[in-house]
Amino acid sequence: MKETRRHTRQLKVVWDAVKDETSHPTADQIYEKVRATMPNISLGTVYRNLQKLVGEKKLKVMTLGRTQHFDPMVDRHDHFICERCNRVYDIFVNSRKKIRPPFLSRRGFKVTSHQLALYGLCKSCAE
Amino acid sequence: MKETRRHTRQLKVVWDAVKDETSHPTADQIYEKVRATMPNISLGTVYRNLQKLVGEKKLKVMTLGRTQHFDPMVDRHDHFICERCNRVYDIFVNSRKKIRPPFLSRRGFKVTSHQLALYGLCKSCAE
DNA sequence: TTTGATGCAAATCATTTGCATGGGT
DNA sequence: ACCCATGCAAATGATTTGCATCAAA
Repeated sequence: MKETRRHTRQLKVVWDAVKDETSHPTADQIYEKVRATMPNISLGTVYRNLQKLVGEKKLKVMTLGRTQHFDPMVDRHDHFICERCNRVYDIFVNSRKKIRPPFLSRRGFKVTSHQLALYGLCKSCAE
Repeated sequence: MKETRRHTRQLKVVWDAVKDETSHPTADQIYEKVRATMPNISLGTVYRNLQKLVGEKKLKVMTLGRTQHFDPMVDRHDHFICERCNRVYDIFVNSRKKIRPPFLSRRGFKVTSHQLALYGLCKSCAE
Protein backbone atom coordinates (compact mmCIF):
# COMPACT_ATOMS: atom_id res chain seq x y z
CA MET A 1 0.00 0.00 0.00
CA LYS A 2 2.54 2.56 -1.12
CA GLU A 3 1.69 5.98 -2.46
CA THR A 4 3.28 6.38 -5.82
CA ARG A 5 3.48 9.81 -7.32
CA ARG A 6 4.23 10.43 -10.92
CA HIS A 7 5.27 13.82 -12.08
CA THR A 8 2.98 14.39 -14.98
CA ARG A 9 2.93 17.46 -17.15
CA GLN A 10 -0.64 18.15 -16.10
CA LEU A 11 0.15 18.06 -12.38
CA LYS A 12 2.91 20.58 -12.91
CA VAL A 13 0.75 22.85 -15.02
CA VAL A 14 -2.04 22.83 -12.45
CA TRP A 15 0.35 23.61 -9.64
CA ASP A 16 1.93 26.41 -11.66
CA ALA A 17 -1.51 27.85 -12.22
CA VAL A 18 -2.39 28.07 -8.53
CA LYS A 19 0.82 28.38 -6.60
CA ASP A 20 0.96 32.16 -6.71
CA GLU A 21 -2.77 32.85 -6.83
CA THR A 22 -4.20 35.17 -4.23
CA SER A 23 -7.65 35.29 -5.79
CA HIS A 24 -8.98 32.01 -4.37
CA PRO A 25 -9.88 30.52 -7.75
CA THR A 26 -12.42 27.76 -8.29
CA ALA A 27 -11.58 24.51 -10.05
CA ASP A 28 -13.23 25.86 -13.16
CA GLN A 29 -11.22 29.06 -13.14
CA ILE A 30 -8.05 27.05 -12.75
CA TYR A 31 -9.18 24.82 -15.59
CA GLU A 32 -9.63 27.85 -17.85
CA LYS A 33 -6.27 29.26 -16.88
CA VAL A 34 -4.52 25.95 -17.51
CA ARG A 35 -6.13 25.51 -20.90
CA ALA A 36 -4.10 28.44 -22.15
CA THR A 37 -1.00 26.27 -21.75
CA MET A 38 -2.48 22.83 -22.31
CA PRO A 39 -5.64 23.16 -24.36
CA ASN A 40 -6.86 19.60 -24.11
CA ILE A 41 -6.35 18.88 -20.46
CA SER A 42 -9.61 17.62 -19.03
CA LEU A 43 -11.59 19.15 -16.21
CA GLY A 44 -11.54 15.82 -14.39
CA THR A 45 -7.76 15.84 -14.40
CA VAL A 46 -7.71 19.35 -12.98
CA TYR A 47 -9.98 18.19 -10.17
CA ARG A 48 -7.86 15.12 -9.53
CA ASN A 49 -4.67 17.12 -9.37
CA LEU A 50 -6.18 19.75 -7.13
CA GLN A 51 -7.24 16.99 -4.76
CA LYS A 52 -3.74 15.60 -4.83
CA LEU A 53 -2.25 18.98 -3.97
CA VAL A 54 -4.73 19.38 -1.14
CA GLY A 55 -3.71 15.95 0.12
CA GLU A 56 -0.08 17.03 0.04
CA LYS A 57 -1.03 20.13 2.03
CA LYS A 58 0.15 22.41 -0.70
CA LEU A 59 -3.34 23.82 -1.15
CA LYS A 60 -6.18 24.57 1.17
CA VAL A 61 -9.83 24.33 0.22
CA MET A 62 -12.45 26.79 1.28
CA THR A 63 -16.07 26.29 0.39
CA LEU A 64 -18.27 29.26 -0.41
CA GLY A 65 -21.85 28.47 -1.21
CA ARG A 66 -21.32 25.07 -2.70
CA THR A 67 -18.24 25.85 -4.68
CA GLN A 68 -14.72 25.05 -3.60
CA HIS A 69 -12.02 27.67 -3.82
CA PHE A 70 -8.35 26.82 -3.71
CA ASP A 71 -5.81 28.73 -1.76
CA PRO A 72 -2.08 28.02 -1.80
CA MET A 73 -0.81 27.30 1.69
CA VAL A 74 1.44 30.11 2.57
CA ASP A 75 1.64 31.60 6.00
CA ARG A 76 -1.35 30.95 8.17
CA HIS A 77 -3.99 33.52 7.40
CA ASP A 78 -7.68 34.13 7.76
CA HIS A 79 -10.35 35.46 5.47
CA PHE A 80 -12.61 38.42 5.11
CA ILE A 81 -15.62 37.64 2.95
CA CYS A 82 -17.67 40.46 1.51
CA GLU A 83 -21.34 39.67 1.85
CA ARG A 84 -22.24 41.82 -1.13
CA CYS A 85 -19.67 40.94 -3.81
CA ASN A 86 -18.50 37.65 -2.31
CA ARG A 87 -14.88 38.51 -2.85
CA VAL A 88 -12.48 36.85 -0.45
CA TYR A 89 -9.64 38.84 1.08
CA ASP A 90 -6.70 37.34 2.92
CA ILE A 91 -6.16 38.88 6.31
CA PHE A 92 -3.84 38.21 9.19
CA VAL A 93 -5.36 38.20 12.66
CA ASN A 94 -3.15 37.03 15.51
CA SER A 95 -1.62 34.75 12.97
CA ARG A 96 0.76 32.96 15.28
CA LYS A 97 -1.55 32.44 18.22
CA LYS A 98 -2.94 28.97 18.65
CA ILE A 99 -6.45 28.60 19.94
CA ARG A 100 -6.57 25.70 22.41
CA PRO A 101 -9.53 26.21 24.74
CA PRO A 102 -8.84 24.40 28.05
CA PHE A 103 -12.36 23.02 28.29
CA LEU A 104 -11.80 21.13 25.05
CA SER A 105 -8.57 19.47 26.10
CA ARG A 106 -10.13 18.67 29.44
CA ARG A 107 -12.78 16.76 27.53
CA GLY A 108 -10.24 14.87 25.45
CA PHE A 109 -10.57 16.86 22.24
CA LYS A 110 -7.41 17.48 20.24
CA VAL A 111 -7.35 20.74 18.32
CA THR A 112 -4.98 20.76 15.38
CA SER A 113 -5.98 23.88 13.45
CA HIS A 114 -8.56 26.57 13.15
CA GLN A 115 -10.12 28.82 10.58
CA LEU A 116 -11.47 32.27 11.21
CA ALA A 117 -13.67 34.09 8.73
CA LEU A 118 -14.90 37.64 9.12
CA TYR A 119 -17.98 38.77 7.24
CA GLY A 120 -19.06 42.25 6.26
CA LEU A 121 -18.69 44.79 3.48
CA CYS A 122 -15.45 45.42 1.67
CA LYS A 123 -14.28 48.92 0.87
CA SER A 124 -15.74 49.09 -2.63
CA CYS A 125 -19.12 47.76 -1.51
CA ALA A 126 -19.33 49.85 1.66
CA GLU A 127 -19.07 53.25 0.04
CA MET B 1 -42.16 45.36 -3.24
CA LYS B 2 -43.23 44.18 0.18
CA GLU B 3 -42.19 40.93 1.77
CA THR B 4 -45.27 38.89 2.33
CA ARG B 5 -45.13 36.08 4.79
CA ARG B 6 -47.78 33.47 4.92
CA HIS B 7 -47.87 31.14 7.84
CA THR B 8 -48.23 27.81 6.18
CA ARG B 9 -48.43 24.51 7.97
CA GLN B 10 -45.24 23.39 6.24
CA LEU B 11 -43.25 26.42 7.39
CA LYS B 12 -44.29 25.77 10.97
CA VAL B 13 -43.48 22.09 10.78
CA VAL B 14 -40.02 22.77 9.32
CA TRP B 15 -39.27 25.34 11.98
CA ASP B 16 -40.47 22.99 14.72
CA ALA B 17 -38.15 20.34 13.35
CA VAL B 18 -35.01 22.50 13.55
CA LYS B 19 -35.57 25.03 16.27
CA ASP B 20 -34.18 22.89 19.08
CA GLU B 21 -31.71 20.88 17.04
CA THR B 22 -28.13 20.83 18.22
CA SER B 23 -27.03 18.20 15.71
CA HIS B 24 -26.59 20.51 12.69
CA PRO B 25 -28.92 18.56 10.42
CA THR B 26 -28.83 18.65 6.64
CA ALA B 27 -31.87 19.56 4.54
CA ASP B 28 -32.39 15.91 3.87
CA GLN B 29 -32.31 14.95 7.52
CA ILE B 30 -34.81 17.69 8.27
CA TYR B 31 -36.96 16.43 5.40
CA GLU B 32 -36.97 12.93 6.89
CA LYS B 33 -37.82 14.23 10.34
CA VAL B 34 -40.65 16.36 9.01
CA ARG B 35 -42.14 13.52 7.02
CA ALA B 36 -43.05 11.82 10.29
CA THR B 37 -45.55 14.62 10.86
CA MET B 38 -46.43 15.53 7.31
CA PRO B 39 -45.74 12.56 5.05
CA ASN B 40 -46.26 14.24 1.71
CA ILE B 41 -44.39 17.47 2.18
CA SER B 42 -41.94 17.86 -0.68
CA LEU B 43 -38.20 18.17 -0.40
CA GLY B 44 -38.35 21.37 -2.44
CA THR B 45 -40.66 22.93 0.12
CA VAL B 46 -38.31 21.99 2.92
CA TYR B 47 -35.49 23.70 1.04
CA ARG B 48 -37.60 26.78 0.38
CA ASN B 49 -38.65 27.11 3.98
CA LEU B 50 -35.13 26.60 5.26
CA GLN B 51 -34.01 29.42 2.97
CA LYS B 52 -36.76 31.58 4.32
CA LEU B 53 -35.72 30.92 7.91
CA VAL B 54 -32.12 31.69 7.01
CA GLY B 55 -33.30 34.95 5.44
CA GLU B 56 -35.12 35.80 8.66
CA LYS B 57 -31.93 35.06 10.60
CA LYS B 58 -33.59 32.31 12.56
CA LEU B 59 -31.19 29.76 11.14
CA LYS B 60 -27.57 29.81 10.17
CA VAL B 61 -26.07 27.73 7.38
CA MET B 62 -22.74 26.03 7.57
CA THR B 63 -21.32 24.16 4.65
CA LEU B 64 -19.30 20.99 5.18
CA GLY B 65 -17.96 19.34 2.10
CA ARG B 66 -20.66 20.33 -0.33
CA THR B 67 -23.59 19.86 1.99
CA GLN B 68 -25.33 22.57 3.95
CA HIS B 69 -26.09 22.08 7.61
CA PHE B 70 -28.63 24.16 9.48
CA ASP B 71 -28.09 25.54 12.90
CA PRO B 72 -30.69 27.47 14.88
CA MET B 73 -29.43 30.90 15.83
CA VAL B 74 -29.10 30.86 19.54
CA ASP B 75 -26.32 32.55 21.38
CA ARG B 76 -23.30 33.23 19.31
CA HIS B 77 -21.15 30.15 19.23
CA ASP B 78 -18.37 28.57 17.25
CA HIS B 79 -17.74 25.08 16.01
CA PHE B 80 -15.37 22.23 16.55
CA ILE B 81 -15.28 19.87 13.59
CA CYS B 82 -13.83 16.41 14.00
CA GLU B 83 -11.66 15.58 11.02
CA ARG B 84 -12.21 11.86 11.47
CA CYS B 85 -15.96 11.48 12.06
CA ASN B 86 -17.02 14.90 10.72
CA ARG B 87 -19.26 15.52 13.69
CA VAL B 88 -19.82 19.17 14.52
CA TYR B 89 -19.75 20.32 18.13
CA ASP B 90 -20.93 23.71 19.36
CA ILE B 91 -18.36 25.49 21.45
CA PHE B 92 -18.11 28.88 23.05
CA VAL B 93 -14.83 30.74 22.64
CA ASN B 94 -14.73 34.34 23.82
CA SER B 95 -18.32 34.46 22.73
CA ARG B 96 -18.94 38.08 23.50
CA LYS B 97 -15.77 39.52 22.08
CA LYS B 98 -16.07 41.23 18.73
CA ILE B 99 -13.20 40.90 16.31
CA ARG B 100 -12.68 44.25 14.58
CA PRO B 101 -9.10 44.44 13.35
CA PRO B 102 -8.08 48.12 13.13
CA PHE B 103 -6.30 47.64 9.80
CA LEU B 104 -9.59 46.59 8.24
CA SER B 105 -11.58 49.60 9.42
CA ARG B 106 -8.70 51.81 8.40
CA ARG B 107 -9.13 50.43 4.89
CA GLY B 108 -12.87 51.04 4.86
CA PHE B 109 -14.00 47.46 5.48
CA LYS B 110 -17.03 46.97 7.72
CA VAL B 111 -17.01 43.78 9.75
CA THR B 112 -20.43 42.62 10.83
CA SER B 113 -19.82 39.09 12.06
CA HIS B 114 -17.34 36.31 12.22
CA GLN B 115 -17.16 32.58 12.34
CA LEU B 116 -14.49 30.52 14.01
CA ALA B 117 -14.06 26.82 13.38
CA LEU B 118 -11.59 24.60 15.18
CA TYR B 119 -10.49 21.34 13.60
CA GLY B 120 -9.05 18.25 15.19
CA LEU B 121 -10.11 14.99 16.78
CA CYS B 122 -13.07 14.67 19.09
CA LYS B 123 -12.94 12.61 22.26
CA SER B 124 -14.32 9.40 20.78
CA CYS B 125 -12.02 9.55 17.76
CA ALA B 126 -8.91 10.56 19.69
CA GLU B 127 -8.79 7.60 22.05
C1' DT C 1 6.98 -3.32 -19.04
C1' DT C 2 4.19 -2.00 -15.40
C1' DT C 3 0.61 0.49 -13.51
C1' DG C 4 -0.66 5.08 -12.09
C1' DA C 5 -2.58 9.14 -14.65
C1' DT C 6 -5.31 10.94 -18.34
C1' DG C 7 -9.36 12.29 -21.44
C1' DC C 8 -13.84 11.63 -22.17
C1' DA C 9 -18.46 11.04 -21.02
C1' DA C 10 -21.76 9.50 -18.09
C1' DA C 11 -23.07 9.37 -13.25
C1' DT C 12 -23.84 11.36 -8.78
C1' DC C 13 -25.32 14.49 -5.23
C1' DA C 14 -27.17 18.55 -3.31
C1' DT C 15 -29.91 22.08 -4.50
C1' DT C 16 -32.93 24.94 -7.49
C1' DT C 17 -36.64 25.90 -10.56
C1' DG C 18 -40.92 25.84 -13.82
C1' DC C 19 -45.46 25.07 -13.73
C1' DA C 20 -50.16 23.85 -12.62
C1' DT C 21 -52.75 23.75 -8.45
C1' DG C 22 -53.88 24.63 -3.58
C1' DG C 23 -54.59 27.37 0.46
C1' DG C 24 -53.53 31.71 3.46
C1' DT C 25 -55.11 36.24 3.86
C1' DA D 1 -60.72 36.67 -5.01
C1' DC D 2 -55.86 37.36 -5.04
C1' DC D 3 -51.50 35.59 -5.49
C1' DC D 4 -47.90 33.43 -2.60
C1' DA D 5 -46.60 28.69 -1.39
C1' DT D 6 -46.78 23.97 -2.48
C1' DG D 7 -45.90 19.30 -4.79
C1' DC D 8 -43.89 17.25 -8.40
C1' DA D 9 -40.50 16.42 -11.63
C1' DA D 10 -37.19 18.03 -14.51
C1' DA D 11 -33.10 21.04 -14.61
C1' DT D 12 -28.85 22.78 -12.90
C1' DG D 13 -24.10 23.03 -11.23
C1' DA D 14 -20.19 21.22 -9.04
C1' DT D 15 -17.72 17.30 -8.51
C1' DT D 16 -16.77 12.34 -9.10
C1' DT D 17 -16.14 8.09 -11.48
C1' DG D 18 -15.70 4.04 -15.00
C1' DC D 19 -13.10 2.74 -18.61
C1' DA D 20 -10.03 2.33 -22.48
C1' DT D 21 -5.71 4.30 -23.50
C1' DC D 22 -1.41 6.84 -22.56
C1' DA D 23 2.92 7.71 -20.63
C1' DA D 24 6.06 7.99 -16.31
C1' DA D 25 9.09 5.00 -13.89
